[in-house]
Amino acid sequence: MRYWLMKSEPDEASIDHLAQAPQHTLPWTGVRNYQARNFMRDMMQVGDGVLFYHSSCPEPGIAGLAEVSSTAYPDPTQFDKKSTYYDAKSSQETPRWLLVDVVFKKKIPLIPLAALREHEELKDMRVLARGNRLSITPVTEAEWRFITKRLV
DNA sequence: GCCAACGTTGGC
DNA sequence: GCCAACGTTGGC
Repeated sequence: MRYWLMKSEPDEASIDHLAQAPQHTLPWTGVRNYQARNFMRDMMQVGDGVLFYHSSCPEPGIAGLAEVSSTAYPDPTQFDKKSTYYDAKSSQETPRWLLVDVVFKKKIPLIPLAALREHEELKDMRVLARGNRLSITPVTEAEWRFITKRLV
């Protein structure tokens, strides 16, 4: 059992989109970074906790709680020529990009990025590290507990 | 729109 | 294998 922070641009997939999706579930399409892919492929298990983070928007921050609900499987958008996530270098036989399904748990009052930075307990969070651009980062159990018990 | 930081590409 | 150039992310 692990914990993760997963970034999504709310224009594309917000916490509300997740809540309203069929089975309250969305496939986490579009990851095109090897480190993030490897987290999904090698580390994620069904039931892992997810902090759903809104990025590249007026109010970046944690917008809800979710859960990993599948193991990794090929991201279909890499094969779709019409998709912005299409990857000509990938093939059905050896898919380059994987994803997991994520299921909605709870919408929360937004915890802004600036608020996360105020807490000593969270100072080592990967997502807060200088220059971090990874769209999926591990969250420690202590960080998860602090956020879900104290900030939600 | 700016720009720091980082990942990827490709020439050598 | 190095590394400069380029592209992308994402907060501000």
